[in-house]
Amino acid sequence: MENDHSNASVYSASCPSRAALELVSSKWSLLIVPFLAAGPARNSELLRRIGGVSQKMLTQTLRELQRNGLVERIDYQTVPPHVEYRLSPLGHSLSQTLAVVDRWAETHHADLTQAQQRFDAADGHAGHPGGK
Amino acid sequence: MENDHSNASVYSASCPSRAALELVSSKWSLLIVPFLAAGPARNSELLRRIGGVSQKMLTQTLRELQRNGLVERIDYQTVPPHVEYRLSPLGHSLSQTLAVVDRWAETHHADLTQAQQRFDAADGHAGHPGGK
DNA sequence: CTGTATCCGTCGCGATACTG
DNA sequence: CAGTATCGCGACGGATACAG
Repeated sequence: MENDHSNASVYSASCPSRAALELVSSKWSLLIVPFLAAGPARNSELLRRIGGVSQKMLTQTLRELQRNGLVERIDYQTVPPHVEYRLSPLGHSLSQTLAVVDRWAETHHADLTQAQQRFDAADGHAGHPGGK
Repeated sequence: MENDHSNASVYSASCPSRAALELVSSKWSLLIVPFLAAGPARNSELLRRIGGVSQKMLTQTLRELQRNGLVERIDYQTVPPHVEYRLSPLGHSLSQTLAVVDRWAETHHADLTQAQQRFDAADGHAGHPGGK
């Protein structure tokens, strides 16, 4: 049965796991989900702590995460408004995975930068010369 | 010193680790790098095995990975051409991390789909009704 | 404070054609 | 086989203004 995705593979373009992968690995999910692992947070706090995110992208990403059952939105129905976002159990399992990716980037970014410099220096005629 | 990134944080938009994170978590890197963990592969094989990738994106991603020291390109200088791509040691360390993300997606994609259906059903007036 | 709506430029990326 | 070059559209996402 071609619709049995019990043996899902991200290498198949049509497999639903591919869509899941893209949601989960989107630029802001990669930061928001691990951040929420430390505890619930409000919109304004996320806006401040997730460097570079715009209100639009923050809301858009949170909505998508909520829609997929990774984040829960708690509205305290007060005025002024007070809304909190927190990870669901599924979200927590994901955050552990994504946090590893974040830490890999933080640990090895210097290696990448070094490699870039060597690569760009090796052929000054082609590719992306860092400088103008 | 504000240029000391020894305590790198992806949460800072200006930290180099952010750029590293985005390279490493790009749509095709997430598939190519773990795929290469199984062994070196040729251009045509990657094109066949990585579902949905175009020649353009494949080359572009491989170049960027090579530039950052994650992938090595071996040209056998034969005719017809024979080129292999393989992971560097740094690339291998990354592949282990990314493979976990891939497997998370494969394992939990059904949960996400279920959550979507519940979410979309819960408010038929707003949001993204799946069907047109 | 927590969003939503609209405008609009950038560029990611597929399609296609050509090369060694 | 393994790419490169070019065109063109569609979306991604920032800026701004408005709302409960």
